[in-house]
Amino acid sequence: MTTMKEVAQRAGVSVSTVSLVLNGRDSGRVKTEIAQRVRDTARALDYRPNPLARSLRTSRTRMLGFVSMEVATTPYAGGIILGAQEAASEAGYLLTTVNADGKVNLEQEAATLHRYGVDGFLFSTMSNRVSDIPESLASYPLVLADATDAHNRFPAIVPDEVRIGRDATQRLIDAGLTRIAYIGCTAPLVAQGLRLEGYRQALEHAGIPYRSELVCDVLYNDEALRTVGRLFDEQRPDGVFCFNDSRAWYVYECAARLGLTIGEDVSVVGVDNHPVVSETFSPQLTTVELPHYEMGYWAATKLISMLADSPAEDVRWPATTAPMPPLDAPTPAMIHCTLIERDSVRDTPMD
Amino acid sequence: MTTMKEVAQRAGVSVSTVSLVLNGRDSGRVKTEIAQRVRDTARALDYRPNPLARSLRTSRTRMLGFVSMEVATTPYAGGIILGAQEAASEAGYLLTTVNADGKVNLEQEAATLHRYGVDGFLFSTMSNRVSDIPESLASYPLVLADATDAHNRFPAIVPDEVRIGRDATQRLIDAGLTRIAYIGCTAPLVAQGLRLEGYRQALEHAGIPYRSELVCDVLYNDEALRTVGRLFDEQRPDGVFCFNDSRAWYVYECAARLGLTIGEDVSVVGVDNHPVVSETFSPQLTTVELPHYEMGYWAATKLISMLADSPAEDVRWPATTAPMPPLDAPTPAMIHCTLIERDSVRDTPMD
DNA sequence: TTGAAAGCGCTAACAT
DNA sequence: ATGTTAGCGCTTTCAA
Repeated sequence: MTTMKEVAQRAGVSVSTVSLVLNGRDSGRVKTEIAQRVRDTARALDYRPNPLARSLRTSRTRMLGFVSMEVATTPYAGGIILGAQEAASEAGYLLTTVNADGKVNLEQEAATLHRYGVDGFLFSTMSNRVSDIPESLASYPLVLADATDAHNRFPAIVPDEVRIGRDATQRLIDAGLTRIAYIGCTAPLVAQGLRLEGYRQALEHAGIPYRSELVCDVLYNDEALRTVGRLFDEQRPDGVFCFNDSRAWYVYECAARLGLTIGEDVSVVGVDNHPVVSETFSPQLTTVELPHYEMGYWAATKLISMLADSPAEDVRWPATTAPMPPLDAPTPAMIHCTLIERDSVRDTPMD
Repeated sequence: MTTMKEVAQRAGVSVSTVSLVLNGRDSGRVKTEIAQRVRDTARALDYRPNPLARSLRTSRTRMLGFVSMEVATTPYAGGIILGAQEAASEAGYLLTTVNADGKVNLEQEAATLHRYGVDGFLFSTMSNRVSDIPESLASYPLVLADATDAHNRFPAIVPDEVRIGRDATQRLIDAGLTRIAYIGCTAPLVAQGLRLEGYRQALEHAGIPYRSELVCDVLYNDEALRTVGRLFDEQRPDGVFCFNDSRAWYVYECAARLGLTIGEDVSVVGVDNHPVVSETFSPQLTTVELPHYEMGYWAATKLISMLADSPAEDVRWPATTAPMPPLDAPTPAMIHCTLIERDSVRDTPMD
């Protein structure tokens, strides 16, 4: 590991000059020629600053803490972490992830990260739950990823659920189907109501009347299977939009029992909440993926911009500037998430 | 943030004394009375050492790097990370995870962690693949989690696949079934052959002849479905051990088509490779979980013990000391993994 | 325009 | 048994 001192010696200048140059603070303070020589020798020696030493001095670590509540256990977490990871990496930040499986634990982990001097925190629940943000994080720069603050005190990146519901339904409409069912979820999730709203919007736009008989909310097990079975027997839908692929499975089971072929007799679109591997369902099930990666990416990007001395003004945060596109626009990639700024709270009540 | 200096002043001693005491190097060097006073004031002031400053001096950071190849995208990763996280946390280490989606990227990320001064690395692939360990990691203390080194140069924690296969099959045998099928995987995974071996062992022990007609390996999609369907039609198994729950799904589909009820007409045990949420399958499918958490936990524990000045000798590494239990022993929790030491290579050829 | 020097919080060799 | 001191590698006044 080459140090600054070595670079200085080799370049025949003092360490302070090297520091100045290598941090880009040399304009009008160091002769251009010398500055160049410093840069050259630094490159020649493959000099890399020691982040620890720098942090000790500046008390800024370029480390980010990713705190998740039980989220690491769940399949979804990976994508969020990965996205955050990538954004951090691009900006020269290091992401350290900790999982908290309880309030006490969270305080501890946060304290540890605090001692290591992280510059800010990302916080993530599972499936965008509304939750009280732990006090131990509240005093830091903080951005939520796939989580909603009950008091809306922090910026958050969440899936654009209405649009997800709209686009999923639109796919079935585009396939020429008319008896489109919605299998929702009885659990109190932010997504449930919003996806249903998207479903209604898409139907309305297509001139298909909304019929409550085609909609049901289920939880799991036999009861879920029976409910879906009844809907199938009575309504014979030709398309189904499922809250997630867990629900999609009940549809599969019912279809198999009735001798219906998925993709021919009935088409299914599910939101990829619990990633059943594509190798299993692949050709039959159309999946709308939740933008986990993107949420992580944008959340980290937002956090980093907050930490910067000069906040980036030219960033086009997802969906804050772009108006919702018209319903008949093509919906190819299906990756939507939204930045919720703290001040916008009154405009967007959440479920 | 209280510093050592403040503690020293308040206790009326010098910083070196404080350092000595607080690092437990005071036996026979500092008067017991003074040592106690130091400890008291430290507690009173809620003093926490600054890890950065310490690291700058000692060049040991108590940070671990968790490097995974594309693993963060996959559902399995979470558990491994979580386990590693917890072990690290318990030992006062910080885990920083990076995902590498390519060789170049890996070099970069490793270099970053290197500059931050991590003490060692954990490396994880997905589904215990045999792979060449990147050179950029090879020069560090390194432990593999759910990964196998082609040249067996590093300690690794991997699932005990034979036992997993044995136990899964045993469950079906215990349920009184005799026509037990194995739905394997054609992909070249370490697990495939070993789980099949476990299946054979369990059958043999129960006095049930192994019949190749009851065994098939499938990949995915229609062909997989057809193959499993044929096996069902021709053999009418009363129990099925599935390589993973992805394969289990084909069994479900076939059973539904034949009007068979899972759990009554045919029992299924699947290995939980791709965690389909339990809320979907819960009562019908018996799942053998892969010990992701445990692998992470033990891998980190192993790494930390390697880093310690005095390696822990009293640790009972999973399965290295314990002999494989007899086949008729109860198999409750089904959590098996193994530590492979570098030297044991010749004893345990893989695949 | 450059360099010397102080100091971030800690550890450890050396004095006392 | 305790204190003094010299750094770890870097940033940042302040002098020159």
